[in-house]
Amino acid sequence: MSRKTADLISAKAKILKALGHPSRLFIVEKLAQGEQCVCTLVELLGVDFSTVSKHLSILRNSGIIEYEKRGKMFFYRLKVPCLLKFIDCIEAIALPLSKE
Amino acid sequence: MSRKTADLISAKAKILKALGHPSRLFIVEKLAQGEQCVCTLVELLGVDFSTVSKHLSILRNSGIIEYEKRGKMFFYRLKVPCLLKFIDCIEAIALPLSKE
DNA sequence: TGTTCATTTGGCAATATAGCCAAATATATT
DNA sequence: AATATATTTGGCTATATTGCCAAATGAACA
Repeated sequence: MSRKTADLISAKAKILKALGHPSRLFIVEKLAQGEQCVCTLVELLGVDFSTVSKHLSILRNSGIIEYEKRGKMFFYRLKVPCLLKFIDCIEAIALPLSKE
Repeated sequence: MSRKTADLISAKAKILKALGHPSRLFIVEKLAQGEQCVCTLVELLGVDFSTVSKHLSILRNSGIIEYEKRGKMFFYRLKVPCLLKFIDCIEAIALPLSKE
């Protein structure tokens, strides 16, 4: 495997890893409905502000989301619309498993 | 968030997490080309047999792959064809990032 | 300019993960 | 039945991740 191929695999794995946490996946699905401020996500997830902030930083770092500041608040949004399609595929796999 | 919704999110995250490791993603992409025996994967990855075996167990456990024994060897294959499509999406995100 | 508010960063303890070696398993073949 | 072969499992250490608290940042607004 060439260096280049290995780098690409790692980059892809990094994105999938970023999505592979319940809170982060929840955030991504929420953002799929439209942009959200950090404070809303904190409320929905019921965890500490700092925890959400770190999850957002992991998602940002993997290139999936971006944000914009307006007034005092930070609005996050999905950067990659094709994510939505594939999450349906994952759901088709996960749905039967989650019922066991 | 209802219990049911939370379970589904967790199940999906588990799948994504399983894919979120370079060796496991490599395995999945290799299997997308057709079934492979464990020994081939060991050789391609260049890590210990036991390590590959554990990666396979994680992938099996997340419902993505299955295997069949023929002769002395175990042949693994993808259980979920729709995975392929979405990996292209991930690649579209990852490609520019991996060049930085 | 000083204060306030939304968010991020640093630091910590608990827990999870990765990968190696050695030992166990299971089944094909002799 | 014994042996060989392919794979899995157990156990270990090193490293990474998670989530909280407290402190820092930085911009908006009084």
